[in-house]
Amino acid sequence: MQIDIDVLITWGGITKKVAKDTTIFFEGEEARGYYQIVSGSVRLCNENSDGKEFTQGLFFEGDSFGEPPLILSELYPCTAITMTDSVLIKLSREKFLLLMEEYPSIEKDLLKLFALRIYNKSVNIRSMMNTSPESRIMGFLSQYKKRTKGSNNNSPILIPFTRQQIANFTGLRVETVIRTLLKMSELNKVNIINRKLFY
Amino acid sequence: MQIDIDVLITWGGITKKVAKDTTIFFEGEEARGYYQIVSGSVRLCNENSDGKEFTQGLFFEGDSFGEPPLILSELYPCTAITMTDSVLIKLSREKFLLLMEEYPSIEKDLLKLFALRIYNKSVNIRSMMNTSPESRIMGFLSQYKKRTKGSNNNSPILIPFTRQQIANFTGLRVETVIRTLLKMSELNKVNIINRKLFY
DNA sequence: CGGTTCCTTGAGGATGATCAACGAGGGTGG
DNA sequence: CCACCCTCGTTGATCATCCTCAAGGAACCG
Repeated sequence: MQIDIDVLITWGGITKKVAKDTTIFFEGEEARGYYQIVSGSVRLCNENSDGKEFTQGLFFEGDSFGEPPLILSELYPCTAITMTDSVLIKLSREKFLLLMEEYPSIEKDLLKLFALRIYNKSVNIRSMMNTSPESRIMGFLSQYKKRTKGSNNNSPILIPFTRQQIANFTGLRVETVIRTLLKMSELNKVNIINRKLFY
Repeated sequence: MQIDIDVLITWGGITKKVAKDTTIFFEGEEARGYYQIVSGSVRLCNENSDGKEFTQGLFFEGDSFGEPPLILSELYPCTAITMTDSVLIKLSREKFLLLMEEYPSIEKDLLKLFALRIYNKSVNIRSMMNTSPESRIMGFLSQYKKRTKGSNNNSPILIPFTRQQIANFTGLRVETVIRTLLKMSELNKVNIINRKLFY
């Protein structure tokens, strides 16, 4: 989404600097407010029983996150953690609901945003479920590139994630990610220069 | 969701009887209209390159489906197929958008529906990604039961799906589903009576 | 009955996970 | 400037598990 920051502040939104790897909310907590990223990045994730982490979604500058439980008055199904030093703006649940009443266009935007999330999830779940490690990774890479560069830019971009982060997102193990990326670079599907990954 | 059927008809919705296993729309087609199930059931699915099917979602009486691409003016990411003889009601894109303008409450409902879909997807993706066959199947069963019976009913219900359908939904193979269900029934996590599955 | 669909079982193979090291690079403090 | 540490990347060997392939059995329906 992206509500204008001035509007958020006018309505009582509070900005906050947050260090890397800070937890914003925990899985199982009640949804307390609307969060939007002024700068930085956030991941939503679950911790598996065996301590392995699975990343459900990535969010960057301008993105909001954690709205569905807020609207449903549900508990958060994920934990939110900053991936870099970030500045977030938070608006309390009550104020957010008032704001939506006041500006129906926000509701419309949110509807489109949700539609897009469902749509993207559907596209991605396809590459993630039960298919080869390669197509899982490709799904992740193309999704990231699409979001970053817009739809059709063919020049490779640097993928700013560690192998471990890619593993967490694809549900694979680090070693598998490494070996698969190696194969993919041999086939020129990705480039690896100095251990940096380009796609 | 669930828009009142009389309202849909008043606005130009057309009901249609459809036999089992009929394709309502194909993956890659433009979204042409709003669909709601009067009776029967529908699945959204993808066909893998190797001919294997993956089921993305199940929809039953009263449910609408395929709205996100409609709102985004996108192509359908899935194919929709009836799972039983069904009666569907369809409203053209233009009329649906007009209807939404006229009744803001529909927009609100849709927003909540989308929020719920995202929320449920998030809960489920957790049990589906990279975990054991058992937890995948459990995820499927509990989701189905929750939708059918409401939240907390402990009495087992008949699961009206074939092993193959469960396999398509969980991304497993039929044989794995069968063997896993057998193990689960030995542990009393499910009941199998006369090849019928209860949970 | 005969056909169709679904369920079941067994054997074998492929592949990703696991475990255990080690290497490379970047930052920090002495 | 060097030694150390810490994170991240990499490699190899072994293992567990799910998929694959093949065959047959049970239930249902005309």
